[in-house]
This record gives sequence, C-alpha cells and structure tokens, in this order.
Amino acid sequence: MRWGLIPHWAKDPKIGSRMINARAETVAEKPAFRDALRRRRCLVLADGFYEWQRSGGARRPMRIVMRSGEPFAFAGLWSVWTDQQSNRIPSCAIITTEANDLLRPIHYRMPVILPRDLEDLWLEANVDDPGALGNVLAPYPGGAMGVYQVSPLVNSATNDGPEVIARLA
DNA sequence: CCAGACGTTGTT
DNA sequence: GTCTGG
DNA sequence: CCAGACGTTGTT
DNA sequence: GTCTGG
Repeated sequence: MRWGLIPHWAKDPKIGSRMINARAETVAEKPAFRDALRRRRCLVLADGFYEWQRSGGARRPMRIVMRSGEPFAFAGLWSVWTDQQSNRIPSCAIITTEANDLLRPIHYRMPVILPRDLEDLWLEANVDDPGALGNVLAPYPGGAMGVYQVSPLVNSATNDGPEVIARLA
C-alpha cells in the first residue's frame, strides 16, 4: 500500500502525501479520514518507529521498540483510489495521539499502538459508532517500551538497511 | 450560489 | 463527497 | 518526520 | 519558502 491516504474523492492522488497521519482527537470528523475510520480500519505492522529529539539546534533520531522485541500494530486506515484509467491505488495512514511517559521527553506525539487484545475490536466491521473506538486510540503504556539513539542515516528514507536500526554507541 | 479545502508536524 | 467561507 | 526539488525545450 | 516523495 502507498503510505499517505488518498480519499476516494480526490482529483489528484498527490493529496495523499499530506495524509500520512491522522490525529486521534479529530479523525472522526475530518473529511479526509472519517469514512475510513467507520469502514476501512487496518493494522500497520512494525517492530519499531522513529522520533526526533530536539536538543538545542540538533535533532537526534531515536528508535522506539517493545522491550519484548515483539512486533506490534499501529492503528491504521486505508482507502482505494481509482484513476481515470480505472487503476486502483490502495493507500493507508496511521493515527497519532499524545505521547506516553517514555516518549514525552523526546516528542509530544506518538503513533497509536494497539494492545493485542484490542486488535480484533479495531478490525471489527460492525463497529458503527466511532465514539466506541475513541477509547481504543490511547497512548500505549511506556513501561512496555524501550528507546535508543540511532544514526542520522535514518534521516534519508533511501537508507533502508540494518544500519538505520543499530543502537548508537 | 460557487470555489476551495479536505492534514500533521514543528517552528515562529 | 461534503463542508466552510466568501 | 527529513531530503530534495523547485523548469522547459528540444534532442537522443 | 513551500511542496512532494520516501
């Protein structure tokens, strides 16, 4: 899937480049996301993510993982956009919320990570009241997570090797 | 009515 | 497609 | 988030 | 400076 949700009504798919994150606080109302919240929820799997910590002028990339080392699921939304030649382009976005205790010193927002026991609820097609999903979109407990500094090589999305997850000495 | 936006982040 | 602003 | 582009014409 | 792409 393309990262950056392209709403079905988009005239130009480039709009997706701006629809990378949806705020949990407003996702139910925003025209670009609300239909997807009701009917097209998904899990975006990961074993870590990055946040940049500001200190002075410098920006330090940090990697956040589960202490267990296990992979986990972000709360995601998806869409399919159809162009004039009937090509179907699938796309997705993840939802963000306020930072937990672990993340707060680094950055004030973080992705919504779903606890295992809520993954099924998130995917349920018959949850029609988006308000019922509101409680699900909470910061994941920081105690289960860990953070370490990584190389600025991760700043360029073209670097996609093991060097971008290596712990900085 | 029509036109234009439709988003988050961080920075000022 | 739907809402907001002019 | 950060990096990288930001433009058109004509020629190969 | 602002937008697009990754």
